[in-house]
Amino acid sequence: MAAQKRLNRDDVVTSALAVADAEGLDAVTIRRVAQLHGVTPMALYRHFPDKEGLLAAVAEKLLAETRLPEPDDRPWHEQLGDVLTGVLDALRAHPNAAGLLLSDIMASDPGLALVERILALLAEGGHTVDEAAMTGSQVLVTLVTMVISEPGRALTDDPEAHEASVRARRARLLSLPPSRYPHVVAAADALAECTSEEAYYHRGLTMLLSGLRTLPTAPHPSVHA
Amino acid sequence: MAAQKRLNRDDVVTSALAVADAEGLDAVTIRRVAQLHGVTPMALYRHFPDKEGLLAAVAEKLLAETRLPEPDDRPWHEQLGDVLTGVLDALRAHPNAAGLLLSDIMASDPGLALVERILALLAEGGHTVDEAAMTGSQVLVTLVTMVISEPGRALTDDPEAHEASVRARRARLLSLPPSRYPHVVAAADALAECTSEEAYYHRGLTMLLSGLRTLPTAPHPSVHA
DNA sequence: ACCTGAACACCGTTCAAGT
DNA sequence: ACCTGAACACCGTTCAAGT
Repeated sequence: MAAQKRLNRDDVVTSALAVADAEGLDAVTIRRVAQLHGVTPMALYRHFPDKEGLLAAVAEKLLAETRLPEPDDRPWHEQLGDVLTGVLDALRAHPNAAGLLLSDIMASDPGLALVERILALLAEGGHTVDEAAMTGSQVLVTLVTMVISEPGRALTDDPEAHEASVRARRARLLSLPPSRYPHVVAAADALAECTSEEAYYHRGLTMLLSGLRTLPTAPHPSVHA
Repeated sequence: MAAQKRLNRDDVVTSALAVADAEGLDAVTIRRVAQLHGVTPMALYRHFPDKEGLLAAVAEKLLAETRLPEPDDRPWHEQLGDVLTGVLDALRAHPNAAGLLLSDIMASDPGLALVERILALLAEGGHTVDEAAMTGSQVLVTLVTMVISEPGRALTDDPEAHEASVRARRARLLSLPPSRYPHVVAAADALAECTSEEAYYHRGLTMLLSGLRTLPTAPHPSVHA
């Protein structure tokens, strides 16, 4: 990563993301990233207006890694399910950085493309323009929060530290008075850590999609004429 | 706020929340809050272990302001709707601080009470313990993200600055190539700002609740024996 | 065009000291 | 018990200068 002739913008973004993955977003500092490239902090300002710009670039890179399936002839909600699964996979690869997408998804090109795609599918589902706008933004941030608030998700690279924090959380929940928090105590295991990631994300997506389908919409004309 | 004999913990939390409301979470610094109380930064460390502790107290205050309706005999999803509406109202009063609840809702007492209530209602709805744990945490963070990513929500107290940013966002969306982003351009108004908060939140809640109701669950015995 | 070096205005937090 | 004061190790960012 170090000892390059010229500082490469994409490399900088990559190592910023790597730092976030390993130690969390707070560990991503201009000075730290500069050091990783053997360069003065100010050198980064050739490529980014400020720290916010660097983080925005990280967010864009995250979305850019999303593999969006091609449109086909299946019902809109099935296609939407595949699109959201693709986004979810990209986010799950970088849970510490996923929160960056809560700021302004449409600030980047891939973000705009994603929103466009979702709005198009919602329109097929019979949503008006305004309905799709409100709902589309909610759908995306819901994916983000599914990832960043996955029960007991690891905040660092260190598996031992992660295990320890899961145990601590579980012990704390189990030490609560069962008379006051019966359901919390009973669910301590599942609240302290994600017992099944597959079940968690499948359930979250199912809930989201079925919520979307049962949302009242104007009756829509057949799109596939 | 200033010129008190003894530094009051609750007053400190209140002014931290006030700063967040007015200028955003980044403006909340130990030094700034201390100054508001005419006191040295270090004086705050009598009441909070560190800055994280102060922010956790702000998060707790937010939840503590929630008015939870008493349990009654209506179906679980109607009661849940009222609970979530109550939480949503509390969050909407402090959108800049709402994001604090993404960290660890169950760290505070009111957070635990809220989760307990939701788990109880989901159990009534036929969810197993593990299902309720997964779904309950998602429900809460969904409320948070509905608030913090409300389209075009104000980030500062200043209404002029807010108007300006809405116009800028709208103009940017309208300047996009309609051939590439037809739906985004068509929805520019609704994407740049929330045309109707009532519709936005009503729709979000409806989607969430109907998603919950259609989630597959084991058939449940009648609870009201 | 690209990077450096020194400086500035901020942070959170420590430690020892005051009353 | 409660607060101060000075200091430390960090930040992001400015500006002027180097090549």
